[in-house]
Amino acid sequence: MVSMKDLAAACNVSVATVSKALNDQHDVSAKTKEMVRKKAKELGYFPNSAAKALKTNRSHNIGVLFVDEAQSGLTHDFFANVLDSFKRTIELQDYDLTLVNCSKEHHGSMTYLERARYRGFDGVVIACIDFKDPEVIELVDSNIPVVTIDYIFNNRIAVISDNVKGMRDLVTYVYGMGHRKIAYIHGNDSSVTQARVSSFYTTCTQLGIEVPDEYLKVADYRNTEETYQRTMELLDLSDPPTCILYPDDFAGFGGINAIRERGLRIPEDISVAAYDGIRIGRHIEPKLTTIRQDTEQIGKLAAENLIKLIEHPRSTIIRPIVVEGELYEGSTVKDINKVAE
Amino acid sequence: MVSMKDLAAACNVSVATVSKALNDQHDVSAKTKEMVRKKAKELGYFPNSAAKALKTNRSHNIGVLFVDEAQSGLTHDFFANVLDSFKRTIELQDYDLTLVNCSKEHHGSMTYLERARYRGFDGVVIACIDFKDPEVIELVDSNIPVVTIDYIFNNRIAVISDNVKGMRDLVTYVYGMGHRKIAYIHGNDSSVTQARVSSFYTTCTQLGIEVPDEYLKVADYRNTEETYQRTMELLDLSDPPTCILYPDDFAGFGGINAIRERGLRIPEDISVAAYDGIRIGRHIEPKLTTIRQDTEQIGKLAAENLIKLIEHPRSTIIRPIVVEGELYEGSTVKDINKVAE
DNA sequence: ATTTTATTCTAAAACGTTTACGTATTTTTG
DNA sequence: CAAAAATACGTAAACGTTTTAGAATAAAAT
Repeated sequence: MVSMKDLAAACNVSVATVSKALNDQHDVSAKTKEMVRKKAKELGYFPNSAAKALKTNRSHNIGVLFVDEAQSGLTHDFFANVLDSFKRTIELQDYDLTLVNCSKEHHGSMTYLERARYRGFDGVVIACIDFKDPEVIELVDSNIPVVTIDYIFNNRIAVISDNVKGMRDLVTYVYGMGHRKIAYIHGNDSSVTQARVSSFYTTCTQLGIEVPDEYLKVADYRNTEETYQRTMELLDLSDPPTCILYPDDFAGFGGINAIRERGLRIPEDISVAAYDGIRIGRHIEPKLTTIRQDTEQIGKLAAENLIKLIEHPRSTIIRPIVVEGELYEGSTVKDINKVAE
Repeated sequence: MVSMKDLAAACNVSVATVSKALNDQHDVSAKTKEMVRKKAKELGYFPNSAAKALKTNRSHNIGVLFVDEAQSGLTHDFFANVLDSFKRTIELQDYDLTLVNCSKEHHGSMTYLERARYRGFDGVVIACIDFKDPEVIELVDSNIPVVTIDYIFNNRIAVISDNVKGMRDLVTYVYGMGHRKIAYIHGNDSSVTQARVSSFYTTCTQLGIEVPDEYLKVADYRNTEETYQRTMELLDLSDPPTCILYPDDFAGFGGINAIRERGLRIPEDISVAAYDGIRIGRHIEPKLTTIRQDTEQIGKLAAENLIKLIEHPRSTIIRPIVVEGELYEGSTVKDINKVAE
């Protein structure tokens, strides 16, 4: 590996001059800069990020913290899409992305914060994780720039999907299609779930719909078996709903299976809708009615704000950034206005 | 940040002794080691990976190179699963994972090799990429430890899915179900496609099936529109197939849509099968018959072999490692033996 | 001609580690 | 008990950068 020292020797200048030439500092002549750069190319010089990081305390490396309850990790569709967008955005500014080692199984494992410090991340993005975890709190309360996805800490920038509006839009849409008996199988407790459930109730109330307790059920996110069971329970009610909302698209398919197993058709006999807008949902029949979360935008805004926070900490406003989702109509909600009651 | 210097001062020993104590070297007494470690905990000391990397030329950081033709990036199901397994495996050995910046859009972008050197990756795993790309070749021909996924370079360890056996199993299964008119919409040219297509032909020949040219079609991987079109073409044939194989599960759904749009039932009227075994395929109806690739094993073996290559370069055998897939029967291939011909 | 100012460069320290080598002390050995 | 060997620690250089402070030269101002 050719270092600045080699380069300096080849150019007959000092190492300092080489450094300044490559970093385009003002106190080195244009002529010298040109010469150093040419020689650098010639010798195949490339900087050493470790040395640079050591000296400057800036790694140009961003950490991603992601642990899923279901351990689905990178295969979590929502997260994968957000992360992909995040990555593309930071790469434009020459940052790299390192996945924070989350293993607690090996000897000498560190906390998230320790690991972030160890690696010298300039910033960390936290997503889809148990935000009550003491280690996460420790990281959030540290002085490392952090943005969180879909969870708000009052001292940190958060990029969150507008679950309140999303759920309102969804319920309003379903209502507009004539449904009055709407059940909601929601995910297990989390801030996202809370926002959606509360918005569900509020919207129903505003629309004058009464929601019997037995229409509210819980199922883990992305768990088709549970939604299958809960759906069966809903169908067994003496007064079953005409439309069922699911925690997410993936889990929704569990419900669809249950419904079909009962010999019911979607949407003719019963309507369903979900949340997320995963890609495959638009490619299989029936096309699932859902709220498509704008993962592209979420990732992009998270990236842009994290970088702003890193590079201009003082002028960056700490606040939640809300990204709206969009209703994807699909074909799983029937318009029952057209039918005589 | 508390450094070794601080720690040394607090312990009344030299920095060297601290370093050696923490690294469990032999030439420091048990008593001192104990004392240094205790003090380290007390002061909240943690090492600095940049300094360590600079000195030792080992970063304990592994790079992932992944560029998809379709730019699906991290959302590519097969890759996401492999990577997730890979990550879990290397984390057990205290490595971190950095996604190689693939952007070519910003100023001063480096080649993959340059970036790998810049970051000091101990090794790189390459997957799902255009392996003809000169930059990839440059990296593969470098002295950085590399393992490739699903592509064989003769100077590198490769972990590949057994596409030959997979396709043979699939065709044999379909044949066993009585099918003789089997069409194959295969992916666009790549070593994976080549292996599958050639295995498809070989198996058919061995089974005594003739495959008319019009039964072979091309569609991009994961492209439902294309498979939709190709499927329509197959259905329009004067002598249409009784079973259609698809490039991958995702693309398979495009075919399913086409078939259903024609008012045909799966598998009663026509059978379909695909390749990959993505998770959702087991959760939606009809359950797609497919070859489930063992992404868990592929990721794990790639990780284990890369680490072996990094840590014991001499004793590591450079060869392709083949991971077998497994037939997932699903319910999209009808047994037409039971029906009178 | 002298001082001031601007320009371009260099020397050297520093970042936080590791490690080869040296030295002092203790233990073993014949 | 002297010499050799083993043990435990310290010194200092090195890794590849950046950066501060200052030196040398040239240009401008007096």
